[in-house]
Amino acid sequence: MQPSQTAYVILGMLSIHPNQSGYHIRKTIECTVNYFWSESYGQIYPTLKRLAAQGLIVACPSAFPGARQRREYSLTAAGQACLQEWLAQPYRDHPPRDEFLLKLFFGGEVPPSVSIGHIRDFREKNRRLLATLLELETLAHGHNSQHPQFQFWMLTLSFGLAQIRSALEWSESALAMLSARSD
Amino acid sequence: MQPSQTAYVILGMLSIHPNQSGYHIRKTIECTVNYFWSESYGQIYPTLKRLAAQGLIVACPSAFPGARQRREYSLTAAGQACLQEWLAQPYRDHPPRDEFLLKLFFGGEVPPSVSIGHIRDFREKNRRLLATLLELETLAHGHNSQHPQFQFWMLTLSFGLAQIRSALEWSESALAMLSARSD
DNA sequence: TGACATCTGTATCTGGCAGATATATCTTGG
DNA sequence: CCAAGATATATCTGCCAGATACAGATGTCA
Repeated sequence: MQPSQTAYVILGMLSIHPNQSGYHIRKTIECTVNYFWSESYGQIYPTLKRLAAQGLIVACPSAFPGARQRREYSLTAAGQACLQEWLAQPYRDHPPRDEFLLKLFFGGEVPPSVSIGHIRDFREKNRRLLATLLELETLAHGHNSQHPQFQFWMLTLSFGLAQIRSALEWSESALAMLSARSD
Repeated sequence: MQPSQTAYVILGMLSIHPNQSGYHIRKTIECTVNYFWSESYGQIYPTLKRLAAQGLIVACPSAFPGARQRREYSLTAAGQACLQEWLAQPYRDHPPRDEFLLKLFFGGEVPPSVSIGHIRDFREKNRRLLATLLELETLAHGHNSQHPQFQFWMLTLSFGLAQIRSALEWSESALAMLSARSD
């Protein structure tokens, strides 16, 4: 039985920061790759147990004896090898399900104002996401620019920024088109 | 129990083309919204039964008596109302899981050539997708430009095209950056 | 005519996964 | 000193993709 996608994110995150608990791993995911990846506790905890059973990670007892119950995990050599093997394999992409585009596609079934509302909503969400990513960019430059993975983080970030800016431009033209039609 | 996302795509597709079988619905999805939505038979067939049981669609006996076993479905008034109600509600977006970006994010764990390979692969896939969408655009203009939903199909298509072009531009700059580093 | 492939069509099963929920402890601020 | 929020682990439900199975229809090449 080979690891799930969740397993590889966990291995990857532990390769960057060792000694993370399940809770901590999720937080790390949230504030780094959240714009293209997310994980739920319902996936993380069972996967941590399985990875530990397979010897790809080890649970270290908490460094602070008085601290609350917590299991901190780190990569083993086997875990790192497993991660690297996965990284070298071609990625699989399946088209994401985009509910926004789907509702827009069926826009002829409802008054134009409905679709206009969705696009405004979309534009607003993208503006907020743009602000978040720009903030993330600033933070990353300040804290992590020495980290060996830094250039790769910047690559994914610049991809996100490009997609968002393209989405924002499209929003404007789409709104212009629908507004002209509904006059 | 409220309908799943699959249910709404089915309702929407039946609102465009009535009298479709489960097989036909999937084909329609494949050659129209495939770049942002997909469905599997494992979802479609059970959902069709449930929608029929709820009275949102009806199974018509096949128009051709001698034809092979097939159930063709059409929207009921309740089904159309259900679709319209869903369309009017705000869309929910959850960030897609993008395995390509994830592998790129962890690129520091493997030689640069691995990431360069992934980006070339990504560029190639986007080029092919661009060609497919341009072809779709031509076909749509020829066949369906009179259809009332046409402008909405063009909106989703132009969004896809914008995203792909932005992705292709990013690919070039990313390859340039990584190549410069690995020299 | 016969063999083989491909398309049409319906159906089920497994396991990945999100989101909700439950529970308990620690920390911080009012 | 108490309430709210953060930390931390765990489980359950139901959606969903992908694989697999089965079978009738159609086409095609020899």
